Amino acid sequence: MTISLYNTLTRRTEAFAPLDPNRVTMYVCGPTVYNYIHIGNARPPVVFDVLASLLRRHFPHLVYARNITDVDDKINTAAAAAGVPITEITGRYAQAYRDDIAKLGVAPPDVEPHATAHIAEIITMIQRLVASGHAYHAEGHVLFHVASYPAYGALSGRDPDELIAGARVEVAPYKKDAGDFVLWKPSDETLPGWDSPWGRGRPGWHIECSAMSEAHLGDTIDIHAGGVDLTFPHHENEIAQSVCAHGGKPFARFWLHNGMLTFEGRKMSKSLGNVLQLHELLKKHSGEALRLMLLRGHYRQPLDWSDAALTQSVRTLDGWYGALRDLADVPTREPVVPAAVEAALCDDLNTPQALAELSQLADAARRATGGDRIAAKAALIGGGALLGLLQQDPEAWFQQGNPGDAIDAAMVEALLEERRAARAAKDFARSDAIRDALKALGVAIEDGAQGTRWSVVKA
RNA sequence: GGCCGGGUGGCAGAGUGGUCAUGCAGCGGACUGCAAAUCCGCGUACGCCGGUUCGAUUCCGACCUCGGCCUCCA
Repeated sequence: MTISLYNTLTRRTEAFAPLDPNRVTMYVCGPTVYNYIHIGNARPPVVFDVLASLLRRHFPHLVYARNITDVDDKINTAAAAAGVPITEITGRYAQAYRDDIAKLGVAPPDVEPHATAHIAEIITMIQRLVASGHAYHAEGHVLFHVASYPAYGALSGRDPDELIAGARVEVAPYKKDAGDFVLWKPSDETLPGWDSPWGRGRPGWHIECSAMSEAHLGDTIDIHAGGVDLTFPHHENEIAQSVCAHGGKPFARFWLHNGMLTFEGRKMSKSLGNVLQLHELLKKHSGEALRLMLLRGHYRQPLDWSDAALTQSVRTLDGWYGALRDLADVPTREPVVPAAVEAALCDDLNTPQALAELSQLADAARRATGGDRIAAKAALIGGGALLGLLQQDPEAWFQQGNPGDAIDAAMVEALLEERRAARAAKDFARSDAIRDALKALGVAIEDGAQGTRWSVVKA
């Protein structure tokens, strides 16, 4: 099955064929670790986690790199405000990032390069750019000369002349053209810095991705991905740096961009202050429901976050896990990935279609009888696996509630035993009173042929 | 202003030149002591105006409207 992907570079959906089928390379722009990420920042790791699993099924070897940006002026500001060393800030929030997205079912990338661990590579790349006339040194800064790269603007569809003229760009006196961007900037004693041919300083934002991509994946990579808001200037600048540093070799063959998360119709953004931190959401909601919420829309479309939609995600999982719970007596065979689910994902990562297929599989699983139940269960779990869903024990799903819910299972069982006795004695008033009491505690019950089962109702 | 991407049933959200998305919610029925869960059934959605076509939500054009980027941004 061919994987088709929409390539921002060509503005069309193309069949994906790697340069080297035995070593597929993918780079995703990771977080700047100066605070907890917001839920919008979690969209790329989740979406491209699905892509990574899909690619791993199709190719024997994927090298997936997702960086950590641990040198940045926002980090410096946060460290100064907290009165702690920079590394304390970056260490803390990098770990929080790993922990939090792991709860979303995101598998670690093959490589997680840190900018500060690649200063030598960054300096070397800048030296190459200076030597080849694509960058220049001025007042302690090294700047990329945009006019030296005629294809600048190709990714984002911008006219280089307008950017160079830069009517809306702040013009620093040391810039040759307003559109030139910084590769290296000087640091005073209060700021983190490294010795370089241009004095003690620190890298600009864009160069790290070019340097780390080169170091771990090579000069030309198959896929480069990130949020659509990075298309310009970040990715445009990465292309300029890498292509010019590599004698004109292409940088990334496929550029994938996820759409923005909105909150009440507006982009969720740290600068707008309308952010929902993933770390906070995870205190109230299961990571799996959050993951499903992020996959409910197509990755290139904007996705509006709302409590109502999140509740729908929980209900959907209730339905799927309900089907699996009814199959608890069936042996769990080696999961298989149903062709329909895979086909949906191969079509430019159409996760909504894949989720629709999952619903069909859940229906089929409920209706299956006899030996078909084994295959139906394997298909549902296998389809879920490709999306990073449905991998836990259904009983755990139903009984754990949301994080922070404290349900005493022993007490629930005791009440149910009492209700069982009341029902046996046809004391339905007592029986219903107990059911109401449990409901008030957030516990729903179902009387079935094999007795009564219960679940914690998730908000 | 330039460059992108949208507007689909109560809500969310795919997709397609001509019988079906799907989910959640709702309604009717079955089952149940009553519920719940489950099963069966139901609702004739594609921003507006033109054009092409035997036929357009789907293609083309205009318009209205919403959002993103334009050097902090996933």
